[in-house]
Amino acid sequence: MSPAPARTTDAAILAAARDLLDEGGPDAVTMQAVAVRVGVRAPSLYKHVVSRDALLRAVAEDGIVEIGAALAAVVRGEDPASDLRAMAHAFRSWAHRTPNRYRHVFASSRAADRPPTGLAAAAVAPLLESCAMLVGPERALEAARLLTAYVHGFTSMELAEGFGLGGSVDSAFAFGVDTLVGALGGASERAAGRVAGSDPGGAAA
Amino acid sequence: MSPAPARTTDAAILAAARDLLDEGGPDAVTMQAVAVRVGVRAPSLYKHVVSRDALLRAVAEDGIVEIGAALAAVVRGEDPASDLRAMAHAFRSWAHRTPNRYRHVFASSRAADRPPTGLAAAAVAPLLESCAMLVGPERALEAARLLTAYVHGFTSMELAEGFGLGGSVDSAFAFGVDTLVGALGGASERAAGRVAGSDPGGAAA
DNA sequence: ACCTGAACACCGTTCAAGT
DNA sequence: ACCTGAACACCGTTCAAGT
Repeated sequence: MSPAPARTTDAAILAAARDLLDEGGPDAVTMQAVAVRVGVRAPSLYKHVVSRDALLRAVAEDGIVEIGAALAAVVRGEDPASDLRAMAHAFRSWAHRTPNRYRHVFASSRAADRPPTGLAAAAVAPLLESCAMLVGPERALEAARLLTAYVHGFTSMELAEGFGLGGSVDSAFAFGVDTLVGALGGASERAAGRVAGSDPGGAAA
Repeated sequence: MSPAPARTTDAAILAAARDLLDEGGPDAVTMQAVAVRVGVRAPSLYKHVVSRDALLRAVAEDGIVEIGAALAAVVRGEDPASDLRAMAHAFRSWAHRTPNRYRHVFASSRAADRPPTGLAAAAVAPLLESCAMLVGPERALEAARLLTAYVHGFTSMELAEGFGLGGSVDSAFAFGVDTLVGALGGASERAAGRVAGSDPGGAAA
């Protein structure tokens, strides 16, 4: 009945590709290398994966989910401003832990069949929620976009050593996050007469 | 005396690689394709270029210089705030014109022998100058870093269709730029008691 | 001094054949 | 139903040989 039982798994193949990417960048994730890791010959992978590109796309989508989990893990739900700061630092910390995968996640999405944007939307859900609490639901989107653009841009240039300016990078990042979150909260309070946050407890780190 | 005159040029090879990258992305710039464009066989390229990686690196460095020129071209030197806004839009416009090269420029700089950071420093020189005029020389660096991070982050996510949120993208970008430039200028005036800009002429677009 | 054909190692992928 | 060896097309790169 089962002439040739499966000697590997879709999940094992995905994990092998993910690890190879983390360790050596995109060039290191060859079908041969993946096959060796899961204990199989390269052609057998095509029973589990349609192509190398599709495999790399799956790794990228998995990375998006991981980032979303990392963001959701640090929200405390007390003060939106401190939650936003925490998410910004969690995001950058994830990128520092797995720089190759971070680059890959944001470099993907070629023109050819786009990755489901639903995943990305789910990943930024906690961010949007905190932004809604800070600036109100009608301005949540632009606030999230401003913060995400800054955090990703800073991290991306940091990993690329781009525009290699001197100075302390950690404090520069924190300065930018504090400035943006403060500007968003302050502008919102001024514009809409709202007071951000309900619990005045000292959750601000 | 000249048994085999050069049938191509370093510059022609660089231009061919640049055009192929613009048209079809990194995968399209094969040594074979470059050779066809310059009218030569693939092995001959190695008399002009040490490797495909080196050629792609040269394309990236050339792109950095191009971006720097695009930034420098829009400064008018009257109002630093409006110059910064103009540079932000010029940067994004360059990315829209050549998205493949933009991605490549910011994706390069692998761990292996880094590109000369001097090029990047020269490219952002006009930005730093306007920032110095706006917030003072001692805060110019962090202001430039904040703006660059936002502009690059926004553009990068836009090209990747990352976190595909709805809404008008053009006005969202302009809103972010105006907010940041305004916050930097305002904060500077408040903190240091300075008045930004010397000519109050209406150069603000 | 540069160009060329032939060759090498490596890659992604296909496929008929095994079990 | 999955795995395998062999094969194909393609890639970057090397090199002896041409002129």
